[in-house]
Order: sequence, then C-alpha cells, then structure tokens
Amino acid sequence: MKEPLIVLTGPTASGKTELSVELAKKIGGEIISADSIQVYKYINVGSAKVSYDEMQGIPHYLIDELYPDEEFNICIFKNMAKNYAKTIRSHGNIPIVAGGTGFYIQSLLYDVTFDEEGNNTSIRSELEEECKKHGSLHMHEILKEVDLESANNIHANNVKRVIRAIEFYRINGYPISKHNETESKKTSPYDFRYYVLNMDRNILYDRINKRVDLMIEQGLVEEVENLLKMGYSKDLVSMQGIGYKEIIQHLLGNNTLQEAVDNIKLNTRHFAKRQLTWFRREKEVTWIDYEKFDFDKERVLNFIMGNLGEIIS
RNA sequence: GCCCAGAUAGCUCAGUCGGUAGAGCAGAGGACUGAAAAUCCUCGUGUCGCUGGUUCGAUUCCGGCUCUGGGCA
Repeated sequence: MKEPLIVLTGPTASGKTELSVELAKKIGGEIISADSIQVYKYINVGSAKVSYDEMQGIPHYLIDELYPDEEFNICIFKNMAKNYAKTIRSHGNIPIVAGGTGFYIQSLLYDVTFDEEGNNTSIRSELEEECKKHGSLHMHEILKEVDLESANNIHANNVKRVIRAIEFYRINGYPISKHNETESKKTSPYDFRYYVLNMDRNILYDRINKRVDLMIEQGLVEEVENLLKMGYSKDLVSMQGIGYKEIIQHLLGNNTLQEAVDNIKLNTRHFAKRQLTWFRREKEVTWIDYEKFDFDKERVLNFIMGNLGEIIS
C-alpha cells in the first residue's frame, strides 16, 4: 500500500502558499516546503516566505530550518523531506509538498538516490582549478574519455554540470549517465497527486512585478542590510537568491535602487519561465489554469478536493 | 523663425561605397538526477518616419514634409 502525498506547486507568485494552507486545513494536511531558499532563517521578505500568521496553525517543515551559512542541497532535502512525510503520516495527516523547486520535488517523488560519498568536495575544487587553468573545452574532453554519453548530453559551456559528471565518475567509478538511467526508471513509492498552478504569462509577470514592489515596501533592503551586518557573506548560496544578490549590488554602490528592483523583476520572470519548463516536462502532472476557475481560490480548492479521490480517504 | 543631429525589430542602436538589413536587451522554446532562486543551449522580416525626384533598382543619394533632441535668435 503506497503512502499518499500531494504536491502543490507552480511558478513563483502563482499563489502556492495560500492555497497549500487552505488545502491542509480542509483535508488534515501538514506542509513540507520544497524550496531551496525558504529553508533559511532570516531570508524572509525576499523569498516570499509564509509568515507565522499565514500558517494558520498548520505545521510547516523545511521552513526556517537552517542558518544562512549552512549547506543545503537536493540530497539533504530528499532525506529530510522523506522523513517528514513519514512523521506527518504518523500523525494521521497527509503530507502536502508545496514549493517551487521542481528538481527537489522530483527527487522526493521518485525517491532518487544520490551517491553516498558525494560530499567529497576536494575532487570538485580540484576540477574547478583545472577548469580555470585549461578552460571548459578541456574539461569537456576529459568527460568524453570517461563518460561519452554525458559529454554528448552536456554542453561544454555548462561547466557546473561537466564538472559534476567527472566528479561523479571519479568518486563512484562509473558514469553518471548510467546512474541517471537507472534512477529515471524508478516508479514512485507514493500514491501522489501533482498539481501545477498556472495562469496567463502576462498576468503572472504582472503579479511578479507587483510582488517585488511590495517586497521593497516590506523592507527587503533593510533585511539584506541586517543579514550583511550579521556577517552573512554575499557569496553564500542563501545570499545569492533572487532579491538578495541584486540588493547587495545596490548596497555596494554598483547600481541604483531602481536598477536593482528592475533586475529583481527580470530575474524573477526568467526564473518563473524556467520553472514552467521544468513542470511541462514532468509526467503525471495536473495543470490548474486559474483562468478556468475565474481566479477563484475556492473553486480551485473544490477542484483539487474532487480530484484527490481515494488518496485522502 | 533659423542652424545642426537623429528617425531602422517591443527597447537601445549598428549597417547597407544604391541590389529590400543585424547585434545586444526584452520576449519565446528547451535541457537539467548532490550549487537548481543555480547552470547551460536554441530562436531575429521589420511599410528601414512620410512623400516626391534621380536610377533598371532607393532603407541607402537629392528635395520637401512631419516628429524628436540640441543650439541660435
């Protein structure tokens, strides 16, 4: 008997947060955040994190779980999220995965495993050094020798992924393309429903632009200043989130506030577009177009309730 | 009113020594299996302001007009 699990996602600013809380209230759910930035404490305004009030008493996991200088990645996410799903089931409740990081959602949904010894960072930094010296084409050549399939698949300019593929080979002794092949064949251990919120692109972009303005009103600049004061460096992954890296540039005097704001809007729009590309590729997804529900949250909820069927009984 | 400089893709601009044009950005599509709010790939036809003239042929040269900057009165 597979365990039930609900995924509620969509591009940034599509209204996931509010809807996930409403759904949790209706079906007896608890929420697991699938968001690579909202795990961090103090990263609030710019990440559009749920506030305590907005949670309305619904337990949220993987929110405010780490300090901004702690490491977080898909492997950590998957293991923690998997455990939280079990915890929620032990409460007799239903796990609702809400958040916009499609890669993370996938890893949980299909229980993708990652190599155990992958924490070996010395290999990676060695490879990065080598790349600096000899260039990305050289690295791509190295990859060709150990994993031709990956080399054919990964563009030479995509340095991060080329290096990761070589690293995987050196650690595990077999190509990452083989690993990907077996992992991608896995079927989900969950009886899941995967909902993606969507709307007309222009409306979404408009919502994004307005939300960024709101973040500034809510004190994003002050939040970033405080993070820097607390000693969190601009190079941290948490400080490279959209909204943070641009404001940091402004605080360094590299651009005006207006330019920083425009950059945040632009980067957020690009991000939303990439998220949609990811979700389109996912199979077994139920798309929820707001237009079809006249942007009425109650109607969306009713649709989901009706669609859940036996998994909540 | 006069002088000068512009007017070309949604925006900023390049260019065509006369043979109907191309970059960046925006926008669109895609990839992604331990950085993923990251990283990377692909996609460029538009009355070349309007209108006459010269020419086989004008977005390009010449005239006029309109508009926009700047300057002089």
